[in-house]
Amino acid sequence: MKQSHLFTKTRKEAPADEASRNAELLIKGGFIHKEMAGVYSYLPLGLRVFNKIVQIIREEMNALGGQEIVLSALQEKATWEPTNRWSDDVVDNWFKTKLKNDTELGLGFTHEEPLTKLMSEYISSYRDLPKSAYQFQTKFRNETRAKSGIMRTREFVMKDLYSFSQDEAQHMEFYERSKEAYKKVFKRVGIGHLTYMTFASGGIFSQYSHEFQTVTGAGEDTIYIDESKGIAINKEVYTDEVIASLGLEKDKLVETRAVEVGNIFTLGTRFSTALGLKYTTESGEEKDVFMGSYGIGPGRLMGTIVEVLSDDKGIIWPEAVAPFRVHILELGDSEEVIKEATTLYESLTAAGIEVLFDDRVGLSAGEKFADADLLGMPYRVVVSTRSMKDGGVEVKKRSEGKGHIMKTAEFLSLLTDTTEK
RNA sequence: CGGGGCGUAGUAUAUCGGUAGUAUGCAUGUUUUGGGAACAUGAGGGCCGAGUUCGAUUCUCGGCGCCCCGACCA
Repeated sequence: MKQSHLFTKTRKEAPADEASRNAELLIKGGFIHKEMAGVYSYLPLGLRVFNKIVQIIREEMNALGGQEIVLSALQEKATWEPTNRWSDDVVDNWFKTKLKNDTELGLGFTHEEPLTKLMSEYISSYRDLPKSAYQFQTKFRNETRAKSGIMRTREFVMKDLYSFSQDEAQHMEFYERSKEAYKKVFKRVGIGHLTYMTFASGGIFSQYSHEFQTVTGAGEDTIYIDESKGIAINKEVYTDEVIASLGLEKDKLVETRAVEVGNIFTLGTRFSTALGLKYTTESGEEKDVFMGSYGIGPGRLMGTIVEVLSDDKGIIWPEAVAPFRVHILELGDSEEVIKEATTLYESLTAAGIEVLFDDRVGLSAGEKFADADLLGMPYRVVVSTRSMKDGGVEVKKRSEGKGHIMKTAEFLSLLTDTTEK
C-alpha cells in the first residue's frame, strides 16, 4: 500500500486523555480511534494487525477441531433465565435494550447460554460428542471502569470457544490440548516468552481454571511465577496449600504484574443441566453434556503486544502480526530514487510480500524515519540517492539499531527465504 | 461504586474577571531533503446550562464528558 493513499496520519503528540502506552502509541500511529471511554474503532493499519491476530487464533482453534460460527449479539431473556444470569442483581454489567413492543433484550457479554441452547438441537447421542465451536464476536460489558486503552473496554471482540464432551475424562483430553493450542497462539504472536500459564480459581467443577498471563506493568493482575517450570499462580488462589499442591516452592516464586490474555475454564454441567443439553449414552442412559469455555480477546492481545514490544520511538511489531512486513522509505524527490523505489515496491508486492511504501513527497527524511519507527514494520528499506550511490537499498530491522546496504535482489531473497522457513 | 484529578483551535499547552497566546498540524508560495527543515502569508478555539457581575473562558451551582487509584471483572 502506498502511504500517500492511507487516510490516517501519524501525530507527534498523544492525546492528553490517554495514559496507557498501548493507546498512546496506537493512536499516534493511527491504528485505532477512540469513540468514547472504553470504546475504540480500528483503522486500516490497526485492522490489519487485528486480522492477523484473529487468523493465527483461528488456525489454532481449527487445528484443535473447533468449528467457527458467529452467534448473535442480541439476546433474549428466556435464554438466560434458566441459569439465573439475566437479572441485573446477578450480572451487573449487562447492556440491555428493548424491542418496539417493550420486550427486553440484552447485548451478549458472553455466550454459554445461547450456544448451549443451540447445541441441544444437534447433540443427542454419545456419538455426537465431543464437539467444539468458536467465534470471533463482539461482546458488550458495561464495565464500571474502562481502563488501560484497548486492554479493558466495554465493547470488544472475543474469541470464545466452547467444548462439549461426554464426561470429565473426555473433557480433560480436550482441555489439555487447548492449553497447547493457547501456548502456540501466544508464541506465534510474539509474546510467548513473556506469557505464563497461570493457575486461577476454578469454580464448582474444577479446582482451577487456567489463565495465560503476559508479564507487563500494565497488567491488572498479580501473579507469582516459577521461572524454571514456566508456570504461575494468580494472587486470587495464592495460598500455602495451593503452592504445595502444585509442587512449587514459595521462595522460588516471583511476584509480578501481568495481563490476562487468555483463559480456559472447565464449566462442567452447569449450563447443560440448566438448559437441557443432554445426550444418550451407549447403554441408553441420559446424561448432561460436560462443557468447557476458552477465551482470548484479540484486541487486548494487540494492546499487550504494544505494551511489551515497543521502545521510546514506537512499536516493534513481530513479523507475524505487523500490518506490513516491509516499509519502503523513498527519500528525496529525484527521478532515479522514485523510479528505484517504485520498482522495488512493485517487485516485492508481486512476490506476495506486504509492503507499505512511503511515497509521500515533500517530507523531510527525519519525518519519514520517525513515522517508520512509530509504525514499527519489521523491515525498513530506504531508497535514496545515497543508498543508490552505495549500490542498493539500506535495510534495517525495526528491532535492530543499524541497517546495511543490500542489492534489491539480495533483499528479496532474504525475505523469501524467511517465508519458506 | 468509593477516592483523586481534569475539560481552552485538529492535537498539545499558556495566560487572564475586560481584544485568548504559543507550538504543532492544516492551506498557499519560495527554498530545502539521511533523523520530526526555513521563511512569508492565511484559516482555526473557551464542553453544555443556570447564577453572580457593568462584563465570565476565568468565580458559584447543576449537567455532560475524560483520566488515574481502589473495589468489581461471572
